Amino acid sequence: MPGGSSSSTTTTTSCCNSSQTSVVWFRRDLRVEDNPALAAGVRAGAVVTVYIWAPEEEGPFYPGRVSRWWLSQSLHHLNSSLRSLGTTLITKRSLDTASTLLDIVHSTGATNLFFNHLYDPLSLVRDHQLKELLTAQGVIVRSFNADLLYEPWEVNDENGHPFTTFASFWNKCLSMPYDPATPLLPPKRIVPGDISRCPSDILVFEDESEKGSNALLARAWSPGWRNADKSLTAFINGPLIEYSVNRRKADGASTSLLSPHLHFGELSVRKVFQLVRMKQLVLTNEGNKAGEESCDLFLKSIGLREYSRYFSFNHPCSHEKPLLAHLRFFPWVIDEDYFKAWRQGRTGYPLVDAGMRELWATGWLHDRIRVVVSSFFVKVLQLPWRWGMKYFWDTLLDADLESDALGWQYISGSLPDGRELDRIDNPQFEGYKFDPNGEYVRRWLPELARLPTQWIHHPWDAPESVLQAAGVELGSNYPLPIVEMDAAKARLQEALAQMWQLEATSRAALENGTEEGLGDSSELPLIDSPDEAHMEVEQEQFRINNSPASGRRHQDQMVPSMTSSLVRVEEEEVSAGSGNATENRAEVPSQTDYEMQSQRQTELPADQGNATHPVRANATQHFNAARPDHAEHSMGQPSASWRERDSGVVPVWSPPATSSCSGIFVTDDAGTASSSYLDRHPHSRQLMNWGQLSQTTSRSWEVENTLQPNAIG
DNA sequence: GCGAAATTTAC
DNA sequence: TAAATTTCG
Repeated sequence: MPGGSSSSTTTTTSCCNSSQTSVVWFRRDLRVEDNPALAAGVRAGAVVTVYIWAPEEEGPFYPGRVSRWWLSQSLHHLNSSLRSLGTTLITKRSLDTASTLLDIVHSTGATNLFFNHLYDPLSLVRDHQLKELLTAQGVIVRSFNADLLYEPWEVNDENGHPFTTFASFWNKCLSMPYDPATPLLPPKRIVPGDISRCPSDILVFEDESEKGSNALLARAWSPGWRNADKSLTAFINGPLIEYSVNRRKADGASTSLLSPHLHFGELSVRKVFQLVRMKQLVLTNEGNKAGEESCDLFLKSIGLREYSRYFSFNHPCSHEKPLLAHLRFFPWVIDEDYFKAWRQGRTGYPLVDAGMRELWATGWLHDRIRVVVSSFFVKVLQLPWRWGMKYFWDTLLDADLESDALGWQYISGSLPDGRELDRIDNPQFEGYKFDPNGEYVRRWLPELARLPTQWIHHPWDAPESVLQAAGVELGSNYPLPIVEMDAAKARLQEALAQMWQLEATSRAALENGTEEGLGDSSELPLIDSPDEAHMEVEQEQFRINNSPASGRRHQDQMVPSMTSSLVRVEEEEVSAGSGNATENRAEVPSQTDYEMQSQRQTELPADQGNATHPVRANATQHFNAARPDHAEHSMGQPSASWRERDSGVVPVWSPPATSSCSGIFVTDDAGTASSSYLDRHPHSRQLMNWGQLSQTTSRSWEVENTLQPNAIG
């Protein structure tokens, strides 16, 4: 092996002298294969690999039990890989990632910090600030794309604007003029840096009460990048070929089950993409039409993941705010009993209940069933979608902020190409679609196991004799429907009418000039279709953003914020000569530098900034404008989390200091607009006034659900 | 080969 | 739900 390693160092011509030590900071890129940050560290000389556990920085998105279990396993796995390559993963418990990194850099004598990009709202902000800070301290900071086929800023329409619908986005990805970067091989050997003065902390990811449940997870899942790789190969050689036929079945057998691996970056999407494409070529040559189509469909689901990052990057508050402005006026039903019934799988709709019980028992749900249960949550129960999103976050093994935000916005009618707001799905019909023989329901709802298929998805219609024979006593051992579908439809219509009315009132208030310096609102297009409504969001924010100098509006919009990270990239490109394509791609988005932005806008010529910087003005604009403007934000809960009141558990969304949308955005305009609106419509406070609800940790799910039959194994 | 009916599928 | 596509007579 020494021969191999020396050749790998000599073939890689490097700008950097080989005595340098680099800190490689692992996050959600827990693999040694196709890991550009690690590769850069190896190329530069000695490497210190580090993982920092700072969950407090995640604000309300402290990882749930199953997620933490996966993480701990995956880190263990990564560490053994790194050990076999010659180094050890340093683990640190931290309350402040930036200062911990700085400590590590100092105690190891490192000169470089390398890491891979993340695109969730919290990381965008944190990484940017951290980069500024460490750079100011003289550390050379570089970051890379390890998570996506293309960086969000690479994919634009013919006018250079980001896409706002998935199909157009994905078509563009598939027809880019250049291919995604070729996956990098794992390093053959890692020269360890000096870590003698940089001890690891022991990271604790589970407490005693969680150990039992976690032990069950290990029976079904094998975290870690090598296992991920095996799963990928197994999938490509097996279920992938039948994917187009089987993907609609409610049980997971036909899906790839790769999402947790992908979430933690154990698997490179670029490798997935490459291998699937190669398989597709083979299938095409064999004339296997269905197999070829299967590959397209599977890649499309990879595309959705890709799109979720794109969406998060361009709309960084998507985890907190509906993209379409009118959704803010939807009168959500604040009902903790509904919420509890949904969580426990006791809604009286078998498909929904089966899904919720599977989710609880295994941390897993088929994509279709996720749509069913979340659609039921939003349209039938009319609970606030962010409650559901938070519950998914706490319970899904592959909980992923970007994907979940996209999914819930899609379900709640918040996307231009999402489901229509007024469309209500009937779980009974969907049951026969996704689980035609009722096997899925019977597996997760043993109390209905003996019910004939004819009635399995609508037991309330079954004759008494049938129910008796099946041992089902509705309202006793299985609930009656929590809401009748007809009632749900009627209530949804009412709610929508109310929403549009409130929206119109609010608009009128805005147009009456209660806001100073908002410019001419007559320029705004009216909201009719979702598409136009979507445009309205952007227009309005744009308008608010640039209100002080409306004459320079267009120019401002096109000017990105200039940051030192950009300057560094350019310098490096010059000094590095012809580096590889991956490295020369744009750096982490720097539009997160909100406070400085207005100053910088005035300092920087528009065309220059636009030409050199990947960040789209659109993103900047959303970062700036999508600031808190609701009652929930003014309720002043210092840290958003879960609160407990009486027996119910309900999420609270007043953002904590670390929240991307509260700490960073300058407060003015938008907030005033809606508080004045709320003054005039006090009853509408109930829309989002979740500050009244009480708080607890997500562990309360564990308590409440211990009563359920545990169906795993 | 044509129009009607059935089926599919949304991110 | 509704548009698009496929199947059927």
